[in-house]
Amino acid sequence: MASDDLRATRLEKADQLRQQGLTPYAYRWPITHHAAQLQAQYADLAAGEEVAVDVAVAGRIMARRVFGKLAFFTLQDETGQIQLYLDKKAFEAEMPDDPTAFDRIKQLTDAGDFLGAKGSVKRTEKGELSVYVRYFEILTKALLPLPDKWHGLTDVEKRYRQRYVDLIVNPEVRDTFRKRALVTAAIRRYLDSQGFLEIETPVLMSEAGGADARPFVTYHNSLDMTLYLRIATELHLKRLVVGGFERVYEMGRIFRNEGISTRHNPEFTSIEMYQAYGDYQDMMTTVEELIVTAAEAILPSLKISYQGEAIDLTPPWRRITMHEAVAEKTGLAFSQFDSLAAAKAAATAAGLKDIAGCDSIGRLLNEAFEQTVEATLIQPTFVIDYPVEISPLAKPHRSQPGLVERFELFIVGRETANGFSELTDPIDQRQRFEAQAARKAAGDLEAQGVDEDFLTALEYGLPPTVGMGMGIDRLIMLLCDCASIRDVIAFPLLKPEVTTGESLENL
RNA sequence: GGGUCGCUAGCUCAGCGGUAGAGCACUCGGCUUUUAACCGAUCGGUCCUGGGUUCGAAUCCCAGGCGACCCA
Repeated sequence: MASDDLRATRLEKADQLRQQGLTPYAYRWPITHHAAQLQAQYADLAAGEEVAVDVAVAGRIMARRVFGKLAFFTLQDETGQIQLYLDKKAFEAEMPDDPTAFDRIKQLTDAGDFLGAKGSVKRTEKGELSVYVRYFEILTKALLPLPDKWHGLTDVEKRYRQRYVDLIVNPEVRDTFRKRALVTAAIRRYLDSQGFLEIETPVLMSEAGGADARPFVTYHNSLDMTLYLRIATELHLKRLVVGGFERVYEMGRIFRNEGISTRHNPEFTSIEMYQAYGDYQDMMTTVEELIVTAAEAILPSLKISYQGEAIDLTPPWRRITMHEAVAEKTGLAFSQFDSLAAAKAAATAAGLKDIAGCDSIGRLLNEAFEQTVEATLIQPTFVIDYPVEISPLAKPHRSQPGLVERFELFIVGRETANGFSELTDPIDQRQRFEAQAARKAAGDLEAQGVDEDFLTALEYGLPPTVGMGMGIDRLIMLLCDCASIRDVIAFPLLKPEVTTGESLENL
């Protein structure tokens, strides 16, 4: 039967309800119990036993097993499922002024409808805990059918495009988003307990900054100006530290105009945090505590599995300098090179590819790191002390010329967090901005211009500060063992699917 | 950006050059202990789109759309 016919049948049923003086779209149905509560409370009830209590439940009908004068419905609410035991004789006794009650629930309900039911609790002779229904109301008539009750919805594209259907029929999807909420709540609780204040900063900016990324461009009509969606929260949060807030953070949406993959969605959630009077060594410890707190919110152990790989999140985590890590894999001691040409020759001899574009030893070191080390860092590892060329906002290393006090955390070969002792010297910061601006002028679409107001803020004085940023979506992927970022984003970005002429007219 | 795979009924899938199929769902009939309920009978199609080859295309070819995965 075509979907229009299925829909027409259900519209007809809704009309029949109206003809009986009932609404197919009810207003309220107070419940006394959720499914999981009943399952827990009556876990020990023996088969065939009934408890003379009055309970009220509500949920979506997921399955109907209808006999002549008896029916079993599977009702699903947010917590789980409970069976409804529907007995014609019970309705005749309990709803005597409504003689069509049993016929109504048998004839006019479908899988997908929302139903409210009241009755006692009974475990059937076959052992299924049930609500023995004495009264019910159809709360919302669904017009579209649910996917196959056995196979469910497996088409990946449909699951993303119609996440509401995915959520109805795939419990593990509901579970992922429940866990995501638990993790973000635990992170906020932890930071709040450490004296951090969450302050929201602008999404719309006249100049994007704080990261290397292409921004989205938008437009303000009455101001007649181009605006950019933020690519980081960094520069505003540091302004707040200038203003006197010693510990601030923001967990929020960031927008980067880049490709889409299993690890990239154009809008994603980041957390950035800044702590005055601390340095990057302090922050690494905080990151360990933060991620352990997040993991403990949803997992029984810090020994976890990601896509079949065993990961141990028990701190402390290994800390290794970028120079050491690269030397370990390539045998190259980058600090020994006194010219870029010599470094490139050695790198090529060591088998590195596509290094022609590297215009400094620091960038070459980073390239060597990405090619040889990054993917091998499976267990949590802090890589520290980065080249200044790729770290325009980080403070120079207190003892290593050419390096900055920066760390990146890698887990399963992926960058998970990035932090550094913040650059607080406004003159140095201006020079680094100008170097970035020169790259932008030369055509680097990911480079950003000079943020004059941020420099002014620095001239008023930023105390010694450490900052850290982390991608929340990727953290959830790790903790929930999800292979794709789309599995942890409720409504991932997809291209519109409609292409036929008729449908385009309706857009 | 490149490669591989996929798109057929509401859902899950088969069919791979000769009249478009199955299971579930839906509709009708039967049924008071089912849980993928069962038994019987119906109903249901832009085979992603557009070209091409062919007597004949869901099937072969070309182009495009959307998606998945891998690589950069």
